[in-house]
Amino acid sequence: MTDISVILPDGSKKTLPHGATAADLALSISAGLAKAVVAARVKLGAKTEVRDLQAPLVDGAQVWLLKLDDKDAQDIMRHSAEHVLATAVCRLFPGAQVTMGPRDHGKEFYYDFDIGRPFTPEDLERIEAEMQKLITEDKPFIRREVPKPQAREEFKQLGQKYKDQILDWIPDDNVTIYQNHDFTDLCRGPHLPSTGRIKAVKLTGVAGAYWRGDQSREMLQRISGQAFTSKDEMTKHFAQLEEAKKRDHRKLGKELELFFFDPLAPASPFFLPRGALVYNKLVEYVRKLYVKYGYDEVVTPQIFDTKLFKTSGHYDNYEENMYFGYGGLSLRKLNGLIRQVAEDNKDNKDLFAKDVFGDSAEEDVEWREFGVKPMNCPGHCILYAHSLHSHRDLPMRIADFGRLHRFEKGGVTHGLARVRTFSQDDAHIFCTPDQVQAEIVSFVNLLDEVYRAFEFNDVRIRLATRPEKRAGSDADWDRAEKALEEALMGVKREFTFSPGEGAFYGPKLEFHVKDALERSWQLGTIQVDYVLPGPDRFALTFINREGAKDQVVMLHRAILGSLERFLGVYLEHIGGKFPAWLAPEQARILPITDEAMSYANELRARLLARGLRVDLDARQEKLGFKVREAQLMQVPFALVIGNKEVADKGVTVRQRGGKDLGFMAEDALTAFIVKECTMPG
RNA sequence: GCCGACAUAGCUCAGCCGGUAGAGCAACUGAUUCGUAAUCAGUAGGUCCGCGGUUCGAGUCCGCGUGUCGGCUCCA
Repeated sequence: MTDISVILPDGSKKTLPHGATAADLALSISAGLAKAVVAARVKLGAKTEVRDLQAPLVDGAQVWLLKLDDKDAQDIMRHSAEHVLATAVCRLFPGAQVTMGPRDHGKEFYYDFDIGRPFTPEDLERIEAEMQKLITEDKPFIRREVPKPQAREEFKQLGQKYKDQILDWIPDDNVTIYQNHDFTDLCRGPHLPSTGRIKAVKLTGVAGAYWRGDQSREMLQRISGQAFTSKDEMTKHFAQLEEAKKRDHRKLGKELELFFFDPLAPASPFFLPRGALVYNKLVEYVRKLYVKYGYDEVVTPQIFDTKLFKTSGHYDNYEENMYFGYGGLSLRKLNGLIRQVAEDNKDNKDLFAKDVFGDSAEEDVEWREFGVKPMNCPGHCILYAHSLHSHRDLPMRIADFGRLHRFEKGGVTHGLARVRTFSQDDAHIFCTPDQVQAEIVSFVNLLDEVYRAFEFNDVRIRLATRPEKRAGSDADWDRAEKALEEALMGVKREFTFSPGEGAFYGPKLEFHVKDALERSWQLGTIQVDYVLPGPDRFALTFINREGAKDQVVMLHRAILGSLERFLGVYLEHIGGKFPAWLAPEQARILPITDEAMSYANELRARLLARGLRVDLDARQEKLGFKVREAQLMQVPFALVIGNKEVADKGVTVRQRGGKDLGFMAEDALTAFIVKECTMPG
């Protein structure tokens, strides 16, 4: 047998006996390294992959030995933790069916099981304790490569029925199997050398999850958890999580008296005066942009004859998410009518062979069915069709803060982020096909400006392309997708593709931002639509240069998206500390004694006259108490007035967070605060 | 919509094996005139989410409903 030689990261070569593994390599360098290394990244030719330490090395390969500080190594650790989890579950629940964990690991690992019943929190504790035991036992992960039929037979012997299905999707003739303790699993690997390399694990939750993510299949039980390279890291992580929970917008909304929910209007926020103030300031900000970017605002109806939604396609495609009603017809009355019909027709056996209220009902004014709008677009199509449009008038950009209602299914709502009633900074741009590109570029610039103003630095852009089920010609789609892509390239923004995730009428750009708990939410969007204005829907046209009618193109777009969702995500982003221009209360005057009260009142009146939102804390409390409350409400400026300030006609300014800005005479103060509270843009 | 958990004073939460409900903060009243994150004392406050069941007796156990939370699915 000839020796092999591998290249180390520093470029040096190392010669090893044939068949040597990465573990051998590590050992040949130092015993300490061998102890710390958990996996190897191997590059051979153009191909780089992460492998087990026990995998034999190949001559000429470049090798990096990975310790747990490496991101790939941590991924492997999480993956191994999944196997330990499954081992524990199989031990504690004989007969448990194991399925699989995630394809790509985030910070968490999870594994889906079927034990014929849900796991209880007590089960979870027992499983975690068992995992701890398995880790302490420090047993190796052993890799085997076997032909597929043999693997099938093995899992059959083990009574694992899901593995059979998983084997069906694997195209290769050979598959790999990993074993640790008495647990065997089909797995592509790689794994840590042994279970003891996992330094700390914590199970974080149990929840239902569908087999293969398909609602029509079995409901499995998903156990999720996290693995750490040290106990310290784990402690730190959960401390951070606690911090993040403090920034939960639902909690902040309550504490800062911004909004609340009531069971009589499920998932529909009530905005209190402070919340409404912020909400309206956001609208005001967007309105200012509309002037700059050439939008006209319109106000359109809330409720439409459902004929509109039949034309737009919502009646067929969005019915489940809509609210419907009839003028003056309550459920109580309807029940009475049904009883009446049944009474009148008690001898008519064929009654229910047709609709109870007959075909004519739909045409009868008394029976007109209405739908509450879930989107503004159908209404805007009516508005566009209301008058004739010349190519000279395009693009026509119409904005609408109309309130939308969507009947979201129970279990999907989430604070302000997913509600049943909301309004968007929504607009539709009607333009000629030639104008699409420029409109998209302009919009992306607009978004850039806005997200920068709100200091969202981590906005992820996704380009959702044509879905399988779609309307419109391929040529239209080519053009629309290209327009979106080129616009992004033009403004040099990074983005990822979401293949097949576009709307049925057109591709879209989605702008996503993460909340405090790392959940991603879509805010802005722009969509290119050739369908709604098309001949089968609203047939919207403009008069071209030749005097003939051409079909117009419709762009759907929103900047902040739903104002409710934006406010929720933004609240978490800033931890409740609104910039002064948005703060519901910009300054609070804190008189120390009653003697300071009359000057405090005068000052407040003068600041209010300058359009500032200033309150006066006239309660008979100590200064420390008032400062504390102003701070808890995140008021940007506390203006302290004692006898000294009364005499000198000014205030001592305390900035939110505790910074002392010292004494300011009234004129200087007014100039300072007015400047601090100026809306951007 | 699916799986699980939870629902007690305005808020945050305790309430054991089923025996007639409690704290802190807030509110109210009074005293205190105070210099940068909580002054003191007193008073009042409850459909224990709703409906039904088991029981001599239910905040507590069971069923159904509603809402919320964590996931899944969905999100034109």
